[in-house]
Amino acid sequence: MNQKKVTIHDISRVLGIDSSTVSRALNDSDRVTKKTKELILQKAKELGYQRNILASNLRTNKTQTIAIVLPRISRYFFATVIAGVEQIAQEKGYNVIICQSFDSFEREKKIISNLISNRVDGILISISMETSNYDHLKSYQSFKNPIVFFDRPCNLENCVNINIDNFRASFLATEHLLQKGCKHIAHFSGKQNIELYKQRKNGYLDALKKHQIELDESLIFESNLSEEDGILMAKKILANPKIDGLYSSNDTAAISAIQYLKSEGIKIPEDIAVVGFNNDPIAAVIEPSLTTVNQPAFEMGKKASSLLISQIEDKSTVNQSFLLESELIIRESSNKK
Amino acid sequence: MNQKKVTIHDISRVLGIDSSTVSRALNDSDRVTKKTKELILQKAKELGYQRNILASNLRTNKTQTIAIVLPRISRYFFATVIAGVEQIAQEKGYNVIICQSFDSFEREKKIISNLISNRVDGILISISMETSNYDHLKSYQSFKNPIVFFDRPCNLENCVNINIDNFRASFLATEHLLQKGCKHIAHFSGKQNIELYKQRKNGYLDALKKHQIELDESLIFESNLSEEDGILMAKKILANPKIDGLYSSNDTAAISAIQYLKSEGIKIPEDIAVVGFNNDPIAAVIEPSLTTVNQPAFEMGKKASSLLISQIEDKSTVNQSFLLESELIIRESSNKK
DNA sequence: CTGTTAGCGCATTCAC
DNA sequence: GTGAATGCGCTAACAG
Repeated sequence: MNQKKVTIHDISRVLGIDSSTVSRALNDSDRVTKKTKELILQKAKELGYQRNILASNLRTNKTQTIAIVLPRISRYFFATVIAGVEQIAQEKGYNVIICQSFDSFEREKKIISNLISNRVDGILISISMETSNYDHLKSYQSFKNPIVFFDRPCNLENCVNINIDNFRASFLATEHLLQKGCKHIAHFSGKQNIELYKQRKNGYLDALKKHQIELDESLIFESNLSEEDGILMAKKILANPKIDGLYSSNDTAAISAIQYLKSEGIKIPEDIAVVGFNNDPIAAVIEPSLTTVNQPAFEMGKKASSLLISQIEDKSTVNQSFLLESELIIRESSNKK
Repeated sequence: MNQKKVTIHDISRVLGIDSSTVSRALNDSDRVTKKTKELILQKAKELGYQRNILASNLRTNKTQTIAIVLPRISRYFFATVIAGVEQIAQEKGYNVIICQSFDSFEREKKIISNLISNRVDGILISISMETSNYDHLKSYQSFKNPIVFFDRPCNLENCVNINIDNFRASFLATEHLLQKGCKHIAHFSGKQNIELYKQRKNGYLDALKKHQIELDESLIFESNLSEEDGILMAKKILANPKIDGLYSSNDTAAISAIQYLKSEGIKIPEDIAVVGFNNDPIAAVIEPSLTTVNQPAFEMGKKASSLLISQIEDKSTVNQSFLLESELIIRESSNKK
């Protein structure tokens, strides 16, 4: 096994053509004769030439790499976004670095600082729940590199935002429950300092208002929407027999709540109809009748990366926001027994 | 916001000290006086110097980066391994690149080729299900860079393997069911060309043999262990009323099978006791009584990366295998109603 | 269209 | 212990 290190100079020497021409040919420049280009490419292949990206990076001060920073990859939604990002990135010849903040501001700052050191050409980010100061992102921007926010909105200047229309999705989800005849719909809400959860709560409130249902504050439960929270909230639901519907702002809490309710003899959806924000296929396994708000995660990833890359390539930075529609998936109850 | 580009030469000029000394000081070389070192570090901080990693990489032909290649990050097991890898890597000053093969050999080959181009210093890999040819990995090895296999064994030369003791874990899992009184234990098995699934099946077989239970081939179901497979196999279990136990070689199939069985009125674990290979916390939510083989994913990630990094740093490549113990988690049934 | 020249920023010989 | 000199491999400006 030979430790290859064929350089453009090797090709240059063998062919008697200057290395700069070799470089141009290898970069498919149009300032090289088709003939010599073919000659060079042929010889390059023959010698097993592989471009030294490190040298190229240093020279151009670009890395052909973008980073995606998000809370955690184990969540199906984020994993799917990543798949979309990678597809576009690969098509356009970019590498993708995946970074997990675990919703910690400190980790997020370290990550950004590391991405600056490593000269990534652009960043896609879903900011951590703790993030309210954007100096680390501004310092990345000072290198004239673009940032695209996805999933979690952020109003930093000169950035693109890509989100789903949380308000509308929540409105339709709640309206669906109302149309099924629910009169007392509980809402699992996230912390209201997070813009996204605020939007979702607003959609819920607006649907009630439109259908002239009086708001009952005691039906709104605010938490971190963890599995434990789901069980705690399920107990509160059991304590209030009026409740006949549940709209959960996130699937994790909804799933564990459903499990708990079922173990207590509650029938889903007959006794309590549930709609949850969701992308994880596991939900359909747990409760086949569950109606879910399906977020276009893959599309979001594709959109986000293609916008980021086009910004990298024409250095245009503008404030722009995109709202993607989500889809309400209504499954027929399949527990026929 | 200033586009920083302070170099060692800037520091050199301001201080009247040669740039090579500055470089040495910045690398904490012991061939420079403590005094001048302090002076330089102080001035570096003052000027906001940040090492240009691109240049450093080119010069040293190292990147301080390792890659982890695995089928998919959305599986909880792999996500947890990654967390372990990242912890060690961060401690030792390495970056981690995460790559998903989606169990495709073609994608895996492209990934390795890309990692070669990007000069990563070492690779951690759980090979794709389709991989049976190792030329791509050999070509990575030809650059004298180490490879560590985790989770899925591979007998490539000069490599380290880190796996859990699948045979023993399966043996204990099956024995647990036997001790609970099961007489007819079904086994969800993976494809037998995968070493890992072979080992798990062997553990099942050996436990039966030890307890003098006659092997019934019709109780062994071989599949890809997907959700759909789980439901198909659950139907087969229903068709065979003798079955009173199930040992599943992987959690995905077990979870959907349990769901289906429960929807058909089967009680878990009273009618059929189940043990599944598992790390995903969702399983406990779905079936709180489920006994699971808990793989030490985080430990595996830490072990794998620390071995890889030590190989990178002392260039020692030896054949070594490590077996980690897994833990059988027996939960008391909590559906008391 | 091709060759000449000149670095990108750093780390590492070799002198002293 | 420090400075001077060199080049990692590639690309880009400038000629011609």
